[in-house]
Amino acid sequence: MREDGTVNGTGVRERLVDAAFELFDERGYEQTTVDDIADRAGVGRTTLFRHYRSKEDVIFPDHDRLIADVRDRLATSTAGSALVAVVEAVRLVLLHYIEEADRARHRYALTSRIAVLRDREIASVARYQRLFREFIAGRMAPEPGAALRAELMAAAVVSAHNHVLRRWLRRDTAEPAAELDAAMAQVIALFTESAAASGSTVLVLHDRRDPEVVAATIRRALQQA
Amino acid sequence: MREDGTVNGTGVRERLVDAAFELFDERGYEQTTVDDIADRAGVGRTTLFRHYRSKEDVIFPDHDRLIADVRDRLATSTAGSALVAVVEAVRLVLLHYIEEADRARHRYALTSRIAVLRDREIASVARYQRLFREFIAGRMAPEPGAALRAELMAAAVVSAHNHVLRRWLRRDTAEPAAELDAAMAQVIALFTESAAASGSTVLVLHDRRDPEVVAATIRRALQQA
DNA sequence: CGGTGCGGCGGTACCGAGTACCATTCGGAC
DNA sequence: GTCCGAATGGTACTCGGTACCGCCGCACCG
Repeated sequence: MREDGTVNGTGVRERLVDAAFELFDERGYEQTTVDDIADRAGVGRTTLFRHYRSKEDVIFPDHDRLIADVRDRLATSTAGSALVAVVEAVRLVLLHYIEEADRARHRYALTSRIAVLRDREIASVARYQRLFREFIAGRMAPEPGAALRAELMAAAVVSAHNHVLRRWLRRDTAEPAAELDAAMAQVIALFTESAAASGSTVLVLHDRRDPEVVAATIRRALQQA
Repeated sequence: MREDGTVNGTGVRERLVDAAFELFDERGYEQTTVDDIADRAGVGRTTLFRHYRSKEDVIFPDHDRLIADVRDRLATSTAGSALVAVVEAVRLVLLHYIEEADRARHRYALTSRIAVLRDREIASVARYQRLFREFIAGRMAPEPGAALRAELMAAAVVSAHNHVLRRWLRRDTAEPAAELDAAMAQVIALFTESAAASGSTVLVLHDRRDPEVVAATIRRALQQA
């Protein structure tokens, strides 16, 4: 029917996302209406809102699924401490972004410019932080100060993750996974009593990577500490 | 002209805020339109948007001013370390909430229930965190890992503050200022090398309170650690 | 006293996001 | 062929937010 309509093999959701990114680049976010996006995708306005809850949602598709994945990972974690479990779980988030590198960078360019989108991103991050906080608090003895400690741990993990993620998005690093490990080692050291005393800490995450890579990671962590 | 119009001595802005809180309680946030608020305040719809940028803004009036105050405090800080300067500055935020206790608790009840308002609150918090992060990073030597360290410090200060603030809003504590000091001591200890080594840290903020109160605060901090 | 500029206000019209509802179409099951 | 259901499209509506215009009161000035 339409020149770029259902004849094209790509799915409706994909076409909508493509159209949105294109138009936001061409005219800017505010100047693009929902009808514009739907038109370029070759679908009706109603269909857009069936697939995405809002105009912003077209660019932030995966947060719900991702947060569910993270929650599952936490639920099935075998890590000894809650903090380590969270550290392992947050890896999923970074890896997810890396998988869709182009989209992620494209989105980052938009969230850097447009306040509404930045706020949206921040709200999503807060959901991870809340999930982590509750998980950690749930695994701690209910002594006074435990709640604060859980809160600090969750905030540290999320901040460190975002720090590495942004560095990778800005192409300040080519080895985001290794840097994440280094950052997380720093976070864990923060909350490990003996860390500062002995000067350094080595901890092994449950991971199936090449031992050489792990070793390099540890070396970097110690250098940065 | 109107029965509750300019005859009443209270200013337009105050009446709008009162009307908004009332209506949000009576009908809920979504069910209240800006016309409803303007009507109850006895002003036109246009006037509402002249005084507040949006419907949400009617309930979040002071963030711009507060963040400016915090920025000023940081700019004129004489604290030795950047972290301590931030710790002192964040005190302003807590004190501001305490000054408008009723409004703050009312707002907290709303932000707890309504997602849009919670997201708005979170976005505001992120602005403080960003301000702190940039301040700390700006005062640190540009060695590798410094940026991450600044990020972690800012996140810790903001999280600890929010933790105490929420406890006070929920009436879980009657001495929020003392608890803030305890929490901040814990934060500073986190980032102080010798802290974990010696087992505890004592640091004195520039403050003019009764030494007895300070001593009690320290005692609590050590018990919670 | 009258003119004049100005700031605060109200009203109207408009745009665009998001919702509700209904009609259509297409494809598969029987 | 027929029926059913899922996906789609269109229309109309609500509401937040913006732009614009006209009104009124008030101070200042001749």
